[in-house]
Amino acid sequence: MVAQIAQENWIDRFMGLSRLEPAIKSLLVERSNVVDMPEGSVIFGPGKSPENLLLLLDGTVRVQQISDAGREVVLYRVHAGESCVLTTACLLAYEDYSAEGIAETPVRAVAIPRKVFDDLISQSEAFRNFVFSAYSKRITDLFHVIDEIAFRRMDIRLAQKLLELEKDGIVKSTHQKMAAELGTAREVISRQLSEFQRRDWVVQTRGQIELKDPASIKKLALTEA
Amino acid sequence: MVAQIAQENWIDRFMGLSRLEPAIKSLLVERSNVVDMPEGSVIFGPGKSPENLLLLLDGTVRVQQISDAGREVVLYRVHAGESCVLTTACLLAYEDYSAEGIAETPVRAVAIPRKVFDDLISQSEAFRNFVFSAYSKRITDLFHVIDEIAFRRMDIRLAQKLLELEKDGIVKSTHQKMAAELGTAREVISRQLSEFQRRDWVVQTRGQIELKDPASIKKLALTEA
DNA sequence: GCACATTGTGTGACATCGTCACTGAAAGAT
DNA sequence: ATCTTTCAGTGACGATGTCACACAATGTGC
Repeated sequence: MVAQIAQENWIDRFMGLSRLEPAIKSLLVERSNVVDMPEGSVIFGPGKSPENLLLLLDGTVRVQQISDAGREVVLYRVHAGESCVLTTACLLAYEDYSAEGIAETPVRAVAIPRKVFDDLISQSEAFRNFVFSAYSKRITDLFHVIDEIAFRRMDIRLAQKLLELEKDGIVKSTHQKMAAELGTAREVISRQLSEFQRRDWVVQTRGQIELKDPASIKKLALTEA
Repeated sequence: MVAQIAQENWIDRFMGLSRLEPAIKSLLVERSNVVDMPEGSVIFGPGKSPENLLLLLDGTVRVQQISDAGREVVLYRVHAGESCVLTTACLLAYEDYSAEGIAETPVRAVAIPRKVFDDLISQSEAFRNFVFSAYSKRITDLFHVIDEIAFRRMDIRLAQKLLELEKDGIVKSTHQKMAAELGTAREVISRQLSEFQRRDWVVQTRGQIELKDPASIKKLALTEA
């Protein structure tokens, strides 16, 4: 699990950590491990509370809520250069979440053990700022999700999501997964995508959506009301 | 602003703070202030970032999101014995929220200045646990809100809200405010309440809803699907 | 009292979204 | 090639959101 990159100076990849006091930096590097996890790994989940704070070097982690009724909503993603701070709350405290984190790609991350995290928080003001800033961003994200689900029209949100998930003009996802992204039902996605296809904005094939007219999609995505 | 209760041992009102190291306890008591705020005060909001971490002794604070379109959603409430930790993220970090906190009742709270908060976090493991536990709870709340908005039926959610806000069988609130509680439109609330009234579950008067048959309301509120 | 503005509520028509019950197509498994 | 599993399409319908109103209740100024 311990990769050779460990000696490298990965700290600079994290905005906010570069300001750490030199002694803290070396403590952090010495007492953390760089780990690799394959795509699809469950990083944390109900009954599987994380033992480490993760700082992502490569890949993305999808954090999603699992509803009672078996439905899912994607809450947010952690990208390279970001940390999975919400796990710390889970890590140090309280009940377990009904949320889980899944590696969407192969993931390389710095794992900071619980004890080291506690020491760092205790000793470094810069580290505290890093952690609380990250919290702040995540919470703002959650507020945003609530707003979108409550008030935004589906077609606009779908357009946004397509642009967000697109890679070289292709979105690799099933209708079911897109529905989870937006907290809605599969049929709703199917209908909206059919409409987009009718307008020649996209071409659908099984498990994949090709964006043919990103300009129009973007125009819809930017609609105010 | 400084009330005489300051000398009192308010610490024991907070589960999690009683475990604080004695030295930390006295530091906390000495360097924080007990403040009173009238009903309706804006505790924090866009462009008004809080300078203190608040621990509520009495009253409740409503935290709500203000949407672009002028619509509101109530995110959660802070009750006596709880802390308004999410403000710390705001307090130490990042951009400002689009959320605001409003005193729903006259509020008495312990205000811990930013610097003291930082010192406490640094010096006391028990305090760290307190803070991160509180975070954990709030975040779980937010996850719950997302779930409710995305998947629960309106009548069930309204029934739950009525029971939550009821006091002596009366809910003092307009349809508009109930709509904000549930992240929906006023008309939807009006219609649902009309239906409840038709069933003799409630009696409506201007700005007030009287629960006539709480048992039936509760039964609906507990509906699974 | 009355005229008036403000705020809260009721309602019909219609668009959008969610749910249910299906059908059939596409890809992988044997 | 046949079977199985996963994905996608669809019509019907109920629930919810939006719009455009009308009207009722309260407060204000006179």
